[in-house]
Amino acid sequence: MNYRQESNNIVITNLTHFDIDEILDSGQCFRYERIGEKEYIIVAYKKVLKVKQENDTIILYSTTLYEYQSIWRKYFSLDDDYAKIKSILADKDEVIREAISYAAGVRIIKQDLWEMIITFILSQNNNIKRIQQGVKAISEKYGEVIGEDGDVKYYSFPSPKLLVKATVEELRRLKIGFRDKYIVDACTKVVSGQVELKRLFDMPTHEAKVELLKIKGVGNKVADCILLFGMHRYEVFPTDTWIKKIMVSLYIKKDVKVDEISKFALEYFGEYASYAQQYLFHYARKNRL
DNA sequence: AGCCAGGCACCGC
DNA sequence: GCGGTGCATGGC
Repeated sequence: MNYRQESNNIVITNLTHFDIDEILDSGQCFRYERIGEKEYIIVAYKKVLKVKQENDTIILYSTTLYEYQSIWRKYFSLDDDYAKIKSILADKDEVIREAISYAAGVRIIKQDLWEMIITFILSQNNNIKRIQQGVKAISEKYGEVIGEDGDVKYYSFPSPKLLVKATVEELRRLKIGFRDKYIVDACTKVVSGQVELKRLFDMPTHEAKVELLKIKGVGNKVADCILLFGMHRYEVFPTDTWIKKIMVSLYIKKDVKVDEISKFALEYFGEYASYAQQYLFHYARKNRL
């Protein structure tokens, strides 16, 4: 992998194990819009990024080296050794080999912790389309304008300070359903300091999880997603309905509880469990297992 | 049309 | 500690 600046753009070349379609459509990112062939607008970290992939070249438009280094490099997990990760996982068995080859360009991207907390609260008992709509509605009502393109405005995801102004009644009008009260609880606990986001990064994963579980609407699975997508704690294995289906049918071969599935997967896949989870999730969802 | 969605809190035992 | 249930809303 190499990168260089070309006028206002950053051009990344020789990037392997990267497919922008698969990355964005893998159920971890909800703020993007397809504008062309392998071409997207992504909103993250108060930035609006146009990105385009041409084979093993990625172009990040209208950005700077500083932004690349401070945001996008981490966001797209460009320092992770996917060749190594895949090779270790592929040695395990035929199932995971199949899942990896099915979506070889999937990556676990690094997004904003606070945004992941709210996003994955929204995700419970919901579908991906409606999660996207919910995040968009919240951003447009409580976020700030961070870019304009003609008459289209782009909004940042609201900080805790901005979102804490929301009431249950207001949120209910955004059609996010029963999750409205959980969002209010998350805002209250974060703004009051009952849950200190900055401290989470210094904590061991299990301690950070205990903190996250203080928030109503954050259970075992949502906490795992937050730890993974917002903090890159790879030693988790979020077990949702899709993962449960694929693990029960292809690995465990009997109906067991989700806790047991996570435990099995963490032992079996070891330190790369979460990467395995991401490949398996994508595979299960696309094949409607 | 009706089942279900990247689950969770809350309730009885 | 466990298992059962209701939940807002709309995608499919």
